[in-house]
Amino acid sequence: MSSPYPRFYAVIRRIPRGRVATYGQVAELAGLPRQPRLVGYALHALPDESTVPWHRVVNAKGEISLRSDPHAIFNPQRDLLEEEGVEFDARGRIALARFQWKPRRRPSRAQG
DNA sequence: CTAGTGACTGTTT
DNA sequence: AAAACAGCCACTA
Repeated sequence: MSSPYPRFYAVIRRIPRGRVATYGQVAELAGLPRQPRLVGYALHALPDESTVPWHRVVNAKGEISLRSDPHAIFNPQRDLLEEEGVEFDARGRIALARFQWKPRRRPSRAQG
């Protein structure tokens, strides 16, 4: 695929329950560092029937990024995360120090 | 082909 | 801490 979208989706699927990842993190894991915008663009193109846990992707500040549509602020992203155990600050931010997904070097044969 | 936009990020003020 | 700038690339007109 010329488009990196499927790559982003594959990475996002690796985000475990109760953890979150930043756009930049997803981009880097997908092999496209410096392209966090494309991740957001990819999520924008996600169909509703997609099983990609897009709600586990937040911005570098640990906040939920608002979409283009102002009436889309009522998205279930926060509720979905809270159900997984992710806590939000009074300012609506997530403590990335505690909830950011720390992927490991995909051990193919050894080391772990 | 050019120009504008965007679920972002890092550096500088 | 918040705001302003610049960088990056895919998509749309």
